[in-house]
Amino acid sequence: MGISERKEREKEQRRNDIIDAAEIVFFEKGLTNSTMDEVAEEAELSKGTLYLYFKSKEEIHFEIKVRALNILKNMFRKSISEKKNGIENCLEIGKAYVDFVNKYRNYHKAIIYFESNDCSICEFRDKCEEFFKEDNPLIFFVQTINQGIADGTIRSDIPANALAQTVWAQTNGVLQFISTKQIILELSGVKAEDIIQCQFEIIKKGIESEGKGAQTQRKQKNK
Amino acid sequence: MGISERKEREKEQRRNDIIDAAEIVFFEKGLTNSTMDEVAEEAELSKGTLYLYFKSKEEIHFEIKVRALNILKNMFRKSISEKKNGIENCLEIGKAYVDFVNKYRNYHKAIIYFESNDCSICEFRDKCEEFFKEDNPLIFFVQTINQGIADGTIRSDIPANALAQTVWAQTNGVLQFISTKQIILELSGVKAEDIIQCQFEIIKKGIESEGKGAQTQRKQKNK
DNA sequence: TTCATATATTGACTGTTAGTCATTTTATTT
DNA sequence: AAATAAAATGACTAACAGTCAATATATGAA
Repeated sequence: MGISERKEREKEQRRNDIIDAAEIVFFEKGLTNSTMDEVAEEAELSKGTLYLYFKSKEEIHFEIKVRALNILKNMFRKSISEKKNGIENCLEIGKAYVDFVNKYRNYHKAIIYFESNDCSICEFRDKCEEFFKEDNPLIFFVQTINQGIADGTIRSDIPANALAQTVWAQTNGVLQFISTKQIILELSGVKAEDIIQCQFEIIKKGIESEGKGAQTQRKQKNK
Repeated sequence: MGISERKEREKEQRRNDIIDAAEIVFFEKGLTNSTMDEVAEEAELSKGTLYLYFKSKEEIHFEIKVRALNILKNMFRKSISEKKNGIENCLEIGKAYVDFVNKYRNYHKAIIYFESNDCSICEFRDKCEEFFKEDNPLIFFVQTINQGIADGTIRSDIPANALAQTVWAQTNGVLQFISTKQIILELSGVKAEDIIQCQFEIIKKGIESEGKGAQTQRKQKNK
């Protein structure tokens, strides 16, 4: 009884082929300027067939966003080291995000799109919810921040979840800014690297435990 | 020769009336689900007339985004006090942004849209550039951070422009997150206020001058 | 192999909507 | 009152997302 399984595989394959084709088209011309006919042609299928695998243009684009988030997630996973402490690992994730943006400009754009869309009212609310429940890039911030709270390198007065979400949101904001507001950088003569450097400085100072650097002094003061 | 001036005023008025109408329609149904016919009807004009005042649907939406940014800018201006020092004023701006989000949900959505769009390749690149040159919300971060660097409350090792842009971008990211990712907050049991609180904590620690709090101790250590 | 059934694919067609432009209406000037 | 200029109209077009009856291909039974 291998036939139905083979068919299942083939269907999955076709789905991926369509997403591949859509990536080529969307990344080339942008979502709005791309037509389903173009995607169909790139996929060497008829338009009707696309709609057997996806219920809308938006759904195809959604799947591209999922791909992007998964790639980012895997880069986060790889950037964490057993040998490093919590805050170091947390900052490594940040660096991994920067690498991601440099390596996958188009996927980053997809993530920007995703992050600026309201999941509560989006067409794929359920898929979003599932994604947030099982695994998404955020969990690595939670994980490393928990590590840092445990090993004393990250402040313990803020719950890990809140801290992780804030850092994640800030990082998204900064990378979105660099990516979409180059004009401001040019006009003010600021380099993208300066912003990234500054971002790390702020996060580091912002999340490190009080002990770090001024620990002994602080203890004396608090007496 | 008051006629041509009056006509000019009337034209400007009409333009604003159209934006007013578009706000009602777009805020009600969202940009994509709104049609120009609906905007025309709300404005009590024909569709053709809309195109005498705006060259596209996107241009009308762009003007709504400009309105949103101007409102935010004015709230920033009002939130700054002569009596406060640099870092206090900078944090006040942050609070003003939170107030803005609570007061003008729809305008905030417009800003999210604006911030996630690449200005370099957008239809209104020139208008964007002009806006960034003359006045936009960012300048108040620059201003208060400069104040803070001067009065010693904000770290001086990072240029004001870079610091301002980073803080602005982070703040955008956090407020965007709260607005579009309520699902994550719900799933993790984190309150929006917690994130905002956390954001302020991080920024404060991240931008305050070394001297703050641990000044005397630091001096001893550095010997 | 041959026919029947199920599954997958097609592309012409439809409905919607952004944007246009020849025509009409309104305001201004002579 | 006529001539001219400016503003507004709405029927029209082109583009495109999404549909569905017709067609093609694959599977299973006899």
